[in-house]
Amino acid sequence: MTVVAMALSEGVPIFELAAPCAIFGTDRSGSTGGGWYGFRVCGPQDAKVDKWFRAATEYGYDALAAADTVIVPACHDDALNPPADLVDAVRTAYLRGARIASICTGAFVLGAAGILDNRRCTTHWLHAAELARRHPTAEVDPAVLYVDGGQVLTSAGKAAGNDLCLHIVRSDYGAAVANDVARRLVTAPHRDGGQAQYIGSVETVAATDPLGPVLDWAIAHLDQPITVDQLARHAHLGVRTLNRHFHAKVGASPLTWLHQQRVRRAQELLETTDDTIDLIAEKTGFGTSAALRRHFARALATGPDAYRRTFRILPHKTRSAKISG
DNA sequence: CCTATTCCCCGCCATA
DNA sequence: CTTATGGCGGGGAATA
Repeated sequence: MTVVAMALSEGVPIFELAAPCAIFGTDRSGSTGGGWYGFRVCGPQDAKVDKWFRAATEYGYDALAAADTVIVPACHDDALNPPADLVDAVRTAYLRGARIASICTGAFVLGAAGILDNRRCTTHWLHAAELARRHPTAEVDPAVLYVDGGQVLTSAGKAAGNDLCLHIVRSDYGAAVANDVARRLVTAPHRDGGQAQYIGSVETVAATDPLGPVLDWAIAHLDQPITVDQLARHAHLGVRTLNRHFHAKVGASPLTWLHQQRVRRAQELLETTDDTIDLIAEKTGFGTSAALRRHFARALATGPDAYRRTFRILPHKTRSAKISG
């Protein structure tokens, strides 16, 4: 079992603690067919969390140093100088070969541990300049959600930690499991559009996605019938290889993914227009209302009509009508 | 709901 | 040798 350890420190902001706890700390071995992380919160006894709580941690920084993966959330805001014992523990873990991931200003801990030198990385945009000033050889990119540098991963402010944690799950257990986790958390599996808004390690960048443009193309032509052969041609790949890329990156087969996109668009149209079901079937590329109803019901366990009744966003003029319930 | 036909998918294996 | 590719075929899903 691989151990994921999250660092607490005095005054750590509470927001960033949530994603690692929810993602690594909830057992998903049911989805993976066996394995999951052992999650440990490591820090000083009775550390203050934000301004309102105190944490009784079970593990100290020695456990952090011994972990396979170390998550370092932000340190207390004014003190961009993290505690020395935390820095030491992170450095020890790094030298042992552990994977190190920071959220927000947690990057300053990695910096102090000397592991951002000559490395592409990111942090909260407000503090990017300061990080770059302290570590002149670090290449700080304030414009991305996260940077995957292999052994060392850094993410931007707050919510980007969520993306980073899901990214880690994706690399460890595959896209399907990561999607499943995201779905249970009711977050988007990856941020809008399916294109990667992160910087991968050098090897990853070179080898990554022949797929991105194809996804964009498909979404732009959703209203037309799309075959798997067409997708393959647009990707300059064989059908068999396209299948594999879909499973690796999206976690589903091409047709399944297409259906998901079409259902999603149908939801939008049901919410925001008064189009008939037949028209929506056309606009979403299902072609017939029968096909739309079938896939809609399978995905959402409701029919389009019922969905519209509860989620239609009424234009202002008819807002005064009775509210059904 | 049932049937016929087409399309998709994934393990297997040869190939680069 | 390792890794990515893609053709093939049977069984399953989608569509008409």
